Amino acid sequence: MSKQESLWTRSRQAVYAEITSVAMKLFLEQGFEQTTIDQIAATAAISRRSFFRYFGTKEDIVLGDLASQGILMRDTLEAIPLSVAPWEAIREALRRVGGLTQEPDVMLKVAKMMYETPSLRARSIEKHLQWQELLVPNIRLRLGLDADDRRDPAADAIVSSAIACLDVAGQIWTRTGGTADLADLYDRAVLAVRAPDDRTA
Amino acid sequence: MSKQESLWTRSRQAVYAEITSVAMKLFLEQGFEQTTIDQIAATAAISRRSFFRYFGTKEDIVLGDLASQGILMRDTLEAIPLSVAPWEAIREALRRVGGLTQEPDVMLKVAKMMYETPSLRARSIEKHLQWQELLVPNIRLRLGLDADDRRDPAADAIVSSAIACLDVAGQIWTRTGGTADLADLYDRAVLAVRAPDDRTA
DNA sequence: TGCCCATCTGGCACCGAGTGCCAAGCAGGC
DNA sequence: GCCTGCTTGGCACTCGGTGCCAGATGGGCA
Repeated sequence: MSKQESLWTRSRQAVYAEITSVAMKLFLEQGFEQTTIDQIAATAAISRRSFFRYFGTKEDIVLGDLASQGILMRDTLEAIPLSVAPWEAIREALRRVGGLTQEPDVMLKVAKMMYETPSLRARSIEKHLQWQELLVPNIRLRLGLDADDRRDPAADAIVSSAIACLDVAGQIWTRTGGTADLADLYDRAVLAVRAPDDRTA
Repeated sequence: MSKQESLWTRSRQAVYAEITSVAMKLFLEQGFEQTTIDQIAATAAISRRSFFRYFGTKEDIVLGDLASQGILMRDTLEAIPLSVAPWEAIREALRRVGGLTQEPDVMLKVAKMMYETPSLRARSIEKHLQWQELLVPNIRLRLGLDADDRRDPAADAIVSSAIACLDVAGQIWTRTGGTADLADLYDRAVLAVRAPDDRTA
């Protein structure tokens, strides 16, 4: 059962890769919205119907990683001792997962596309919101709350803000044409948010 | 020109109100996604085509206010002296605009719908992101930056986090069935985000 | 009163995303 | 070689949204 499984699992993964590769190429060439699913399916030599058996939506081709990365973030976060404070723990989890890494090549173009295409941006936010549900329980514990205390806004606020900072960092990163350092931008974002309301910046 | 304008402007606004009223009723009865535009148009006694002349998308019926509220927030924020620190200024602008007000009746059901309907949630976030562009320039000034310094993440991060806090507050508010105080939830959210990483909570 | 113009409206055809259904193909197990 | 289960493709359909055109409406003006 396990050998055979890995057989068509492998072929399935090959199809995934093929679709993704083909689609990404088309997206970067003609833009996301200008590329139809029929076109992707035709180029990948599968039927339109089969495409939807691999990807639920067109956006999932670009944002597929985000869902799994959320799980990864949760697991990583849970591996960090509860004695570590929330912001620090999130920052460390991001570092370990590699959410602060960037390879200027293709990534910049993809990022630009994500920030400029409304439907894509919306979906990416949506996926990030799912991170919230995944990470909040652990942050509650770090705040000394019950893991399922759904009436205290503290943990949700911290996670949500952290994700907002990550998003902003990515945004600025694309604005600078990928020249800035993503991790640094994130740190500066968090710093700005959490700095006391005194003079200077 | 001005008197006549107000004439068909009034009738136009009447149609707006009619559509909104009819649609909202249908949404609350059968859910957002279960209500088709044909149904709304038929109930409002207009053609499907005309509907789209009043609302660009189905979501706009529910979220129409958010766009104009963004403008209002910007204007309000700009009326607050630059000597007021960012977070404080945003908080004050929210208070003045009434973004922290809640009327438990219909509002709770609408809010629940918004948080439970993916497409609606996505669009609402999208609209909130437009707030960011509107509010950031003013916040930059409060930080001593140029109003169009697009390379510093600080202002974007603060605005984005504030909106995240507002969103979280609304979320918890609906979770509590509208019993909690929205302004209080927002304040607690901000407090949690900005509290120093000391031991305990 | 009658004409002119601008605007709003409805209806039609069309597109693209996404779903349900069913029949054909292609495994592997017995 | 047959049965079984999963995958595939194709078809028809729904729904949101757009472009286009023809007709109604109504106000301004001679």
